[in-house]
Amino acid sequence: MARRYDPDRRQRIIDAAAAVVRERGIAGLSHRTVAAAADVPLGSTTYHFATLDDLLIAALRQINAEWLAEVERWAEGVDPAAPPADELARWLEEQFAGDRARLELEYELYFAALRHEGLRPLAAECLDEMARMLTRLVPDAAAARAVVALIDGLTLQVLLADRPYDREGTRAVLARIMAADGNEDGGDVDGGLRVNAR
Amino acid sequence: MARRYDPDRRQRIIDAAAAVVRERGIAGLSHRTVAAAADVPLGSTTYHFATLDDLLIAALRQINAEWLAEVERWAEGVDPAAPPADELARWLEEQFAGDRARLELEYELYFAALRHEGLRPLAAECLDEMARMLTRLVPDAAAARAVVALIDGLTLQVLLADRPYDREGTRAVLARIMAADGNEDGGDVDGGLRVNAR
Amino acid sequence: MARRYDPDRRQRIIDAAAAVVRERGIAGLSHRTVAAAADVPLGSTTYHFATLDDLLIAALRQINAEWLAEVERWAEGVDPAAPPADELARWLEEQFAGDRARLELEYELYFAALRHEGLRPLAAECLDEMARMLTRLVPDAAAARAVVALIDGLTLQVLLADRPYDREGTRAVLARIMAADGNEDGGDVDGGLRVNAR
Amino acid sequence: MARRYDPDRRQRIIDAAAAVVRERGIAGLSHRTVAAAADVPLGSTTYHFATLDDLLIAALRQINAEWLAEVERWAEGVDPAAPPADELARWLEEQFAGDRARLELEYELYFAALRHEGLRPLAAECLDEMARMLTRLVPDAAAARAVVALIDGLTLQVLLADRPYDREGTRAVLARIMAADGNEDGGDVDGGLRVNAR
DNA sequence: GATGAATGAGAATTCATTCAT
DNA sequence: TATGAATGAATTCTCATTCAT
Repeated sequence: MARRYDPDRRQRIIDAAAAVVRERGIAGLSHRTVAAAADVPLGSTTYHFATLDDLLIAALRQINAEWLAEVERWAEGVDPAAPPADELARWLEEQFAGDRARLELEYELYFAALRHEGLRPLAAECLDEMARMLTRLVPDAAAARAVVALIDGLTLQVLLADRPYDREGTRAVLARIMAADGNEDGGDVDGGLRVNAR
Repeated sequence: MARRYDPDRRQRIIDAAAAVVRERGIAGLSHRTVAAAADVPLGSTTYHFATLDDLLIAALRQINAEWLAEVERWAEGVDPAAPPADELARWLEEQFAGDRARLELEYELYFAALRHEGLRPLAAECLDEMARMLTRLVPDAAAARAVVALIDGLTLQVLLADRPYDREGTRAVLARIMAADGNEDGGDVDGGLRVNAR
Repeated sequence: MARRYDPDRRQRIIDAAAAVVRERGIAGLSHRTVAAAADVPLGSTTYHFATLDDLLIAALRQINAEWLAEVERWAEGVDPAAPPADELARWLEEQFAGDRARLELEYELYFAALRHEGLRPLAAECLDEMARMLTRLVPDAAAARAVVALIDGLTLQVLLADRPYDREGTRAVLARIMAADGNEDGGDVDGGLRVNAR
Repeated sequence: MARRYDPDRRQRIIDAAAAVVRERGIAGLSHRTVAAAADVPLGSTTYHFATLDDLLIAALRQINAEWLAEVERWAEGVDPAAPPADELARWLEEQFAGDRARLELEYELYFAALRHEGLRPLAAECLDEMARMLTRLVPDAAAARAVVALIDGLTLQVLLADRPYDREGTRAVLARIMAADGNEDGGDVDGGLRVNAR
């Protein structure tokens, strides 16, 4: 290897690691795979990242940032006058129609964070950011978190159960959740919910 | 060791595998760890399960069945007259107050299924079963799936973000979702809920 | 490698490990060096010995046993009528004139045991055995241990300081130590020591 | 880091190396550990010490000097009128009751010197110095060397065999050894000691 | 049928040293 | 001169799987 001087090598390694995770999942990340993907000697990866965890965190941080930036771009482009439930339901449809790998990636972070304390802050930050972005569209923070939860849960179902996405149904549920009065029975006193609520 | 005649060895191996997954996660599963946990020679695990994947699937199937049975026990014990949102919110509180490892386990299955095609049916079955059980409490299948989604998403948030569980908020959102009259703003009195709630 | 069936492979690995330690010292022991010396695949060494420590202990145990057997042969051949100090001093001379590597080996065990708890029992056993064997020649166990200590200390000096062995001086000191009456000034009250003691 | 002008950096590195050896043994010494302990960039350690061996020797030299200085302080403080065997036996007791790590350190030098030619002079010097210091207390150089040997051997036994230190027994043996009249059975009053002792 | 042994690939790290800046 | 980066060899250990018995 005649490549002795190489600034941004660190970044190149991160990029390679992100690519590996994207293609083979977190489980596919190893010093070897990253070194190969970055076209860098094995020792170089351990030089820049003392442990594989450090590298994993760096890679996921980058993946996450990209994802969040994209969500933000979308959220900012939403017409404030349009019914947010419609917008969200349509956006989800696009997501599900798109690259499955992209979605998998996001959830891999969540699940990895379950067993891996070091990733917890990253996952938490991601969840919080999602909720923050959604506050433009929903009445309050609590609703935003609920919407995030619903989205995450629905995504799981789509990814795992190969069930087709039901845009209209999703829209309806979202609309309920986002109903702004903080009164779960939707604002006026009706009998239907009273039954439920008793 | 000298245990040559040993029916149920296969089952013992599965039990041991489930125990290993419970304690160390899916990543901790290997022929060696299982053999040690089952107090069985190494070759025995490969004899009864041609590949490690077979063993993993068997173990997860068992873990899953136990989990679903428990959920079912709970669902059947719910007072049909009580507001289902209250019941669900309280049940979730118990789950979150209990053993974190138990919950992690469930989500580990989802995680694995993301990248591991062979586990997909198991995960799908689990999600479907959850929805099926909830249909006792909610107006229709769509609402049940939405509730499952919300639960899964909330669980992720609790597990990952160390945020305390908000029972009242959750109850409110659940109540909204379950007000499944097809009118998302819940504004009129309809019979959909009444049926369920009776 | 077409050598699938190979009984005594375990023993061959131990032999190879002992040879490696003999030639390159404990620090030279690695899975690789042993595998090469035993002409065995790398994985084979880790199969038979879960950790390198296990292998090291097995090798040292063997080396030790050989050494102790040799000492025992000598001890049993000593003329009981001859002055033991003479015999010991002569034996030491032979040792020092012989293979330096052989002696180094013995002391490497001692020193390795200093930092390595797992080797402690082996080293202790070796010291104890030496003392036990010498009890044929010395008045009591305490004297035997003192003789062992003296021998060990002298050996260090010979090995480390390249100082020639002084057989007559050693004989004299040994004779003193072995003087049997348990009275350190040799039995009668004399002025010699008193002078010293001033 | 920003410490560009830094005289005594060399010495700081030595100090750090000595500290590393003290805490983790010779095997724990590496450029990295030293650099970290000295809070100095990695390259700095290789700049000041061409090879790791150079650094090791410097560290051991320092450790040794400290140890010998301490022994000397003790030796000079010994009451010349008191029986030297008593003093020595008591001093040993203090050593053994004290910090085990301190003793281990000293023997680690011996260990390393066995296989490492470059350390031989250091170890030899240490042994010689010990003997020299003891000549204040014992009749002659030969006796001093014998006492050093006995001490070293006993120390090994205490460190390795976890056997409690027997002060009285040790005192007795020391007294015998120091009764250096050349008459090994010490049985008659002769002038040998008187000469020495004057 | 059952199992201890075998094996080769791969895992994460650590490291002494060299070198471009 | 000083140093951060680079590197390739070596470290221990784990493992899924195969196979001879």
